[in-house]
Amino acid sequence: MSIKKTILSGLSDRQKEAVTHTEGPLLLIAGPGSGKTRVMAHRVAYLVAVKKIPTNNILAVTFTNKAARELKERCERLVSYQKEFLQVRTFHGFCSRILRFEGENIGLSRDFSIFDEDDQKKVIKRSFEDENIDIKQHSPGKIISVISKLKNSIISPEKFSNEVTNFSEEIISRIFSRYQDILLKSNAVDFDDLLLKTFHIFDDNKYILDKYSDLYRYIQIDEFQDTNPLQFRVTKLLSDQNRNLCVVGDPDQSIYSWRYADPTNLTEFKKSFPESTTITLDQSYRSTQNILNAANSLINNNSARSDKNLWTNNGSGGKLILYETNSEEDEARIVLNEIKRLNQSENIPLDEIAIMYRVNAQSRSFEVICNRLAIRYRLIGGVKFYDRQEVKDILAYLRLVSNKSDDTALLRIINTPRRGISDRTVSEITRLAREEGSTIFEIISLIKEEKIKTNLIPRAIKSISEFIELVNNIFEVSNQMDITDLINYIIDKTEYRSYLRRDEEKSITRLENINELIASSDQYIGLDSDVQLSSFLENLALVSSVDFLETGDQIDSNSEELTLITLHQAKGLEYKVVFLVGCEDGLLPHMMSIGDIEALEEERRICYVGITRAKSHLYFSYSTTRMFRGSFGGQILSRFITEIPEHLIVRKRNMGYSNFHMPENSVSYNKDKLDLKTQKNSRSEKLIFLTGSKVKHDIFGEGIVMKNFGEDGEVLFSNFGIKKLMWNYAPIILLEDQNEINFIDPEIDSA
DNA sequence: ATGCTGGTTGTTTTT
DNA sequence: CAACCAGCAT
Repeated sequence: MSIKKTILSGLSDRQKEAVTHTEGPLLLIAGPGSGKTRVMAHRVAYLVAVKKIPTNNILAVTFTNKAARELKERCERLVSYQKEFLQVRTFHGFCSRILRFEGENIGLSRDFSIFDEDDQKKVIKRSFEDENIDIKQHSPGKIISVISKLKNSIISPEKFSNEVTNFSEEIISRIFSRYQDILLKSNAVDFDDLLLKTFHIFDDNKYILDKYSDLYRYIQIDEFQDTNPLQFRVTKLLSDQNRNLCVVGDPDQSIYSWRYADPTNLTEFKKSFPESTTITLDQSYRSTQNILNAANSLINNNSARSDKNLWTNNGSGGKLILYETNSEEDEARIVLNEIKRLNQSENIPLDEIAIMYRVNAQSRSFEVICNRLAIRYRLIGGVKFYDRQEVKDILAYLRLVSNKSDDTALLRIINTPRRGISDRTVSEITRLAREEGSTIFEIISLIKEEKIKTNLIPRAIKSISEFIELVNNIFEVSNQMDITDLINYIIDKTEYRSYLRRDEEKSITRLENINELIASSDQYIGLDSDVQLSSFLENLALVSSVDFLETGDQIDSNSEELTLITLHQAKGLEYKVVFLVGCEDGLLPHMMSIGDIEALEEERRICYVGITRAKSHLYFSYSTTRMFRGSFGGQILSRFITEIPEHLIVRKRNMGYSNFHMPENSVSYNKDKLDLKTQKNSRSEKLIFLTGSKVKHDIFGEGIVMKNFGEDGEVLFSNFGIKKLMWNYAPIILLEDQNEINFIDPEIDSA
């Protein structure tokens, strides 16, 4: 009895109801900040401690790895025994596991590779070559998207080829078949296959389905509004017997329709489980009432919503602030100056502040100004860690060692680092593999042993033979080494580091990335040696950029940092202060969706997600001009902001840093813009300091920039007088941009 | 075999 | 404006 009390203490009546409803299907509609994760964790604890359900009979599925980790941690805090058997996984992670165990039923061996989008594109390109179709007419990305849609609708290549109605579909059909053939030969799956093949295994093998539905007697699915039809069908199969399925979601936060997520799954759920109970959580424990009012009135513009109005006991809070600026850089300056103020004057730690935007490309201007103002930040997403060349190269070696059929991995590294294997040689080998219907690895082995006739020159044969010996050698030692040693071994054997050093500019970052990869493999050393490699690879394939950055942070620092993040990735997170930037028609809502009512409503939900991330301070900003496809365009305030009641927002208009200073300071202004361009490529930041800026010199201390000649200039220091400094070489940082922003209060402006 | 250059291309969100 | 690629020069 006391255990029960402990688990239920501190929960609202509604929350208690959700936690204790364990038998039979439950639909939990949970608004932002309504304590959803808490309820889910307590529900699991309730199942274990009160209902005495063994932990291994419980399966909790989330959308992201981060959510999975969070939920698992919270459950583990509440559950006292056998917590290691709790299954908390992402959909993809769960399916991958099923396939490792049961994949042999469908011709998939345990060591299958998981292909990411990059790999997929290469396979698509190869498919076009195999089919002798000119790829120039088609974009691989589009084809992948179509194939993905087909897979999510459970349409096989064979079925699709029978339904073809026009020439373009005919081509897609042929490519689809080839693509799937190559994957099968490579003993590989793509992300959709993880779900699709799991579905087929359950659907076709009653005894396997029985085994797992008997095991997972209690199933809990998070972010249900983001599941696609395929995921729902897997879920239905698994819980059809026991019907102890709890799905948690919020239709207003459905933002993944482009990945074929289907929010009508929520209503489908009611149809499939007519005996289900629905509980709605709409009390927010996160945001102020002003923020919730803004969110409510925005989302009310969407059609066909069930009425759900967020409310809170947190009090109304301050008003929301809208910054109107004249350029992208001004926007970044103003936002970051305010962040600096919040941090220094109001003592708000940087890690409680986030800048959120619609598209990744928007992060650039903020990064540049962050560097200039010496604000530490972490960029979530963007160029993903595991997407970097050097990381992918090393992973390709590991993949090939783990799965010799992985042609895509092989082709990536056959001549990386350079070992004298030409493109011509590679295409000859690929051609042979296609003709013989075997893998490239097999073909090269045959060539080496002179068991197959080729028109390759002896030198080429020698090169590829050495390559095969290298791979075989790595393979042999792989069983006797920890994963970390194995990676080091590969790097040594291939002389990968000296290969990187040839590009002086980029080598430092790249070597760092390699070291980080090695460091990240460390946590697998405890595992059995035969699963170290495969679980390392699997986790890397299924882990998102968000997750990776997090683990990376734990290793190297605990210093606080500002977060830069897309609105999509921000779902599920919360910050004390949120800056929703780029609130412009064409950006939010995105151009692609204007004119399409359904797409527009999804954009509105994206905006809604952003707003509801904020606990106490919410800022919007937009710029009246923005660089787009190489030319400047005029922008207008996002229609979504005008849907928020005016009395909730304080507008602050910036008179324009750029316009003010261009005439008297045009040199530095232009230099400044140049800076913005070069920033991205080189790690060494070129600093140009504008006159009037406050700077800090390692030796001379604080000073004010008096003159700026571009490359160099003069700075006045209180104790050392005027000094001439080269901006690129002097040990200085910018304390305060000279741009002391000129705001005009709306009242004064109109007066 | 490798590296450079100039022309062409596409542009949202990601497990 | 970028990233990418094909074709050319080394």
